[in-house]
Amino acid sequence: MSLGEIVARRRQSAEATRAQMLETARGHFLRESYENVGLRDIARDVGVDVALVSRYFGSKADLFREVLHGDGKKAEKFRIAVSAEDLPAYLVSLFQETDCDDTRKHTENLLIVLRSASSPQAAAIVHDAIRNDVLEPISRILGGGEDAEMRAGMVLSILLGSTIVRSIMSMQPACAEGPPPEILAKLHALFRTALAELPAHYEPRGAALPVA
Amino acid sequence: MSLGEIVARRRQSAEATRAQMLETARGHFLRESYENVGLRDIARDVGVDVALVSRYFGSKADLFREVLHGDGKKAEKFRIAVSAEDLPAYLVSLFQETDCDDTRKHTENLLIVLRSASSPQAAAIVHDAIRNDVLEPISRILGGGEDAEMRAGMVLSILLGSTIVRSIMSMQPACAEGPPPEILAKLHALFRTALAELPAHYEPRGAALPVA
DNA sequence: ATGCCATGTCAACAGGTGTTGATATAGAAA
DNA sequence: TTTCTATATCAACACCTGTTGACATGGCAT
Repeated sequence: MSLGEIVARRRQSAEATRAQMLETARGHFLRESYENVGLRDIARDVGVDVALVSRYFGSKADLFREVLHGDGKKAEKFRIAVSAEDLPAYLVSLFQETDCDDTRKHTENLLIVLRSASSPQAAAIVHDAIRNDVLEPISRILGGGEDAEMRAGMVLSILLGSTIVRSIMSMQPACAEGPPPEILAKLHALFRTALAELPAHYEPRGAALPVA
Repeated sequence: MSLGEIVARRRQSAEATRAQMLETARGHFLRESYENVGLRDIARDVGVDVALVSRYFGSKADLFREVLHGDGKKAEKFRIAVSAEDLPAYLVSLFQETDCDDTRKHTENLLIVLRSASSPQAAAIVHDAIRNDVLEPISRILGGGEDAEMRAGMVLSILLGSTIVRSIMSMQPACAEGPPPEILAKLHALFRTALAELPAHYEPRGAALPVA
């Protein structure tokens, strides 16, 4: 179909092609890290010259930023609107297939951010996105404070880690339509643990044995 | 000191320079993803021409493989030698600064693998490394079986996620000498949850509210 | 039909990458 | 000292990247 679009490409509104580019770019950043997504790849998929991408978005970084944040006028702040009590269930729901566009987009953004987390060129953008869209909202739900920030960080860890293991390495077999219920249950338990109040003190039960 | 090495560079045994390159490369792959580490960067730090790196290691992929797996003759299999009961404590210990070279190397390998997890050129190598060095050992300790594999995957998720949040985004402030005890306690709890037997069934407590 | 402007193409740039073959040179062996 | 080999350098390769300015061209307004 993208091939069909290439062949059938005619003049159309600039806004339409721009939107097409944005969506295509989104798909690419979803699967490859920042530096591994080439403007030429995007252009080819849309059926357009490379130069047009640079022309419409200014720079690659700007394109990436717009993929994540939206245009700016839309101001897509993913405000999580759940109580602290419902938070674990909400977080688990991020892993389930959904027909809700907002939720899916939220999950996708997480994956995009993750994929480019160690890209020096995209580091600043990614850093901000995580802080604003994940860490702060969760921390606020938890009531703020240093402790809340730490627990939010733990949630983020599980979120990122699971997404890596699930998608970057495609290790859970046959989870085309979302993870099986055992995994969802595990995730729920993990989120509850991460969000729980701190235990008194850490005392390692067994001695930490070195590797052999 | 690396500058000093550059200036003072004299002829020395090939094995020594090779080892120096390997260590320098390790340091780079520890901080940047596969494609963002340039052979020229490594060569410059060692105080040597780029060509020598290619000459000694064959290709960049081979160099990366050797950084992870060792030479092959050394066969650095990180066999975890703890009981299932001590596993959480052991996993937590990976996050603490240690004087044990093996343990630290294990942690470093994890970070390296993580950094290049979404690099298409390194994907195969990374995939194998995780499977052999993390997933399989843990799964075996847990007694094997599909369930064990899933729980091992959860542990991996926490491991990767925490390492990301801790190091790629340097979000826990002032943790130069390992994370504070609260975080260690949290991690311990998380690992115990991840490793625990499955609960009966997943029933979300609260409805999964969409974002606003 | 005639301009004209939005839409898109083309060619080239400057900079970067890993890799290779020919070449230099230091230091040990003769 | 001369010879020779391990060690390292040099120059260049072919390829890829994002970005830019000049150019083409379809379609609408006049």
